Amino acid sequence: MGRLVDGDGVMTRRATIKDVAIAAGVSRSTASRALTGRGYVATDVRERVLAAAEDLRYVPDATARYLKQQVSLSIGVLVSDLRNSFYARLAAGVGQAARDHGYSLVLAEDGGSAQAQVEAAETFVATRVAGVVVTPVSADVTTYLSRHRVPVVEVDRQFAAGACDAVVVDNHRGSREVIEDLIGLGHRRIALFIDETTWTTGRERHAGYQAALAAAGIPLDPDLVVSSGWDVDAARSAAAALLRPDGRPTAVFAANNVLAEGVWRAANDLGLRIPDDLSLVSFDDAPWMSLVTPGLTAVGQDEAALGEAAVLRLLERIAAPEADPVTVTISTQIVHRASTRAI
Amino acid sequence: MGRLVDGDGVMTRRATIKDVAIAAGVSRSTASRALTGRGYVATDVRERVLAAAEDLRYVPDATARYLKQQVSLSIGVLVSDLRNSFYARLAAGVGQAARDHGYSLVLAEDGGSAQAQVEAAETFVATRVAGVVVTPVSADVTTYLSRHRVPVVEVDRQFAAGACDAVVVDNHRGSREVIEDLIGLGHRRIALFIDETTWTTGRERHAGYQAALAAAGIPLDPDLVVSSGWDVDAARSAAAALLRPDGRPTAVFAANNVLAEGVWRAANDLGLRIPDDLSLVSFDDAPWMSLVTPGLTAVGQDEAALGEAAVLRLLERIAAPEADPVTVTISTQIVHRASTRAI
DNA sequence: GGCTCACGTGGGATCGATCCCATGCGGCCC
DNA sequence: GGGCCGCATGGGATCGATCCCACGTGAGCC
Repeated sequence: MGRLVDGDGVMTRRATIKDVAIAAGVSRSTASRALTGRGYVATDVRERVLAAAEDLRYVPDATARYLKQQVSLSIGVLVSDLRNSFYARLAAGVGQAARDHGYSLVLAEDGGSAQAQVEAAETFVATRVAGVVVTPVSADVTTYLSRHRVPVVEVDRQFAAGACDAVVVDNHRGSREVIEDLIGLGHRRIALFIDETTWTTGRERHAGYQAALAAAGIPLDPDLVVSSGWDVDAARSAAAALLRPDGRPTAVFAANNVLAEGVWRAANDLGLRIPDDLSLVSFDDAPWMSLVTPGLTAVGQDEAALGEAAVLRLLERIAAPEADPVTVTISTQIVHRASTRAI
Repeated sequence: MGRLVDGDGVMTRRATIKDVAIAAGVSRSTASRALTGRGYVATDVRERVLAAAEDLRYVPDATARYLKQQVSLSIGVLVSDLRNSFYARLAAGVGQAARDHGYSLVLAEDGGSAQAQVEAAETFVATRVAGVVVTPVSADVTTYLSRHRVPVVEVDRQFAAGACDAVVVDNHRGSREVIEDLIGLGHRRIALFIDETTWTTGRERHAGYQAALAAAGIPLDPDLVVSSGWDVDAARSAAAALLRPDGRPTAVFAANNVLAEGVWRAANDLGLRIPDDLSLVSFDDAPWMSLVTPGLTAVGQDEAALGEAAVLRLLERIAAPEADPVTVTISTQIVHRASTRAI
């Protein structure tokens, strides 16, 4: 038990609860009760302990507490790529809600790899996070975490529907509505530009697109459903092919912000004017869409609300581990700008 | 010691190293040596232990390890706002480098508040992070963390220059060069739009601006240095005032991406054409700047490189706690687009 | 007076992994 | 043959906070 602070105010050793107890002239148990507020402590003793803690700049060692309590006060967040504004804003939303409830954030990115997701999940298990919020890329993460009894909430898309809580948006409806708008403007040749249709997001956005066309009696043209890789460059070249003069659609619906960026760049590359030569709408309202001219009409998702709902769901799951899984649906909001025009 | 796994493969209790040791028929010490790779273990014994661990789905409890070792394998990251692409990309860069070195990320946002920074720092101390990467908003965080002997690296701006490691860009030079370009195009009335000049970033960008003008023999016009609040709306209205017809500058240099967005929106609001009516350049090349027409000329910062350098610096600091502080400077790259024009 | 009960405090076990130290064994060298 | 050293293993203390339990005191009640 040496000195705790050197001449410059730098601590040579961290104060432990034992130091606080000694300084306050009580036992460790009493100091613990005073600091945590659980159990009986006389008022004057509590104050003496708190003063001693303050004085020694005592910061409780969370690792010791977590070890004893078998759970930490942090939430694991696993997203694909923080450079994508959707994930960044989602993470910000989760972080805000987590902080509001006294949790800190352990953040990991997977770059879209299922393998990386499981590795991140292993870290979560090891650090005993209280729960995990994940945008899954396969069922593996959820399976892994569930096996280890770690509460999970899937956000944005679902791979373990029915077996795991989830927070999603109404993809089908958002998609259908934005296509209905295009149809209302007289469009008949509407392309869907999409990266995959196996995840719930892609599948439902695809289905919403089909439903809108079907309801209007417009036959589906398979050539107008174009798939692309997941990054901007792939989207840009796939879009360039889609926009070649022969058989060009009059409108394009990009199923997410990355694809929209690809279409936008390809249209610029080809000298196509939006909306004069082409109407363009997007699922997911990225920040750039309100900065370009014309602004893009998009199906906006409230990422902060998604993140907050995910944390709330997680906390309820933690409180009631055996309750039935719940899927929360957040509504979308179509943001009308100037990238569409009547035909 | 009950069963570890129930009928569905869900673990009823987590396997501990003791379970692994018993399953492999060795002591906890030997199991620990086999699993960590530190100390002597016979080859066949090691394999038996690893097999047992695999079999029991053993995941070492990091909280126990951290408690014993008095330090965790995670790095704290503290930024202002993930919704700002600069911070998101910086965090992504830090995360990538951290992962590459076996560290996980504890992420916190402060919304620009010094108070929130200290609170986040307290969490970092409590969880015994190995070190912290921070974009400081005052000297408080660094002071607090240093007192508690937590290694810190300041990124983007410095508040504890000389007392703390830092990774920054050459703000003065980036700023000067982009202004020189404007001067080369014939501009004389160049406004600087800036939020603050007390942080190193603002101060140096301001100084670079002044240096370029001085070198060209252009007198400083204090009316052309306009300050604004830190959010887009504040920037937008301040920019609107700056761009009123009487005495309007021919070019504006926005000192960061948020300010650039404010100017961009204000120019649109006022019907000003860029670059015909106004040249605009920015410090910090945000993603939207390559999507708008005309594209914005900007001083680009490599956020991934900043993040990686910060992690490397942190790891060296951890390895040599008493070494002299080092400031690493990352170079900037002017990205020329079409938002400027000769006058 | 003896009983219960609320309040208040301290001792000691506990969480799970690490690591120091003691011990044992076999080979090798002088 | 004795001593030394490398290899290999296990026992037990340790990290810091929590929390169960035992114990003590004094008030209130029959």
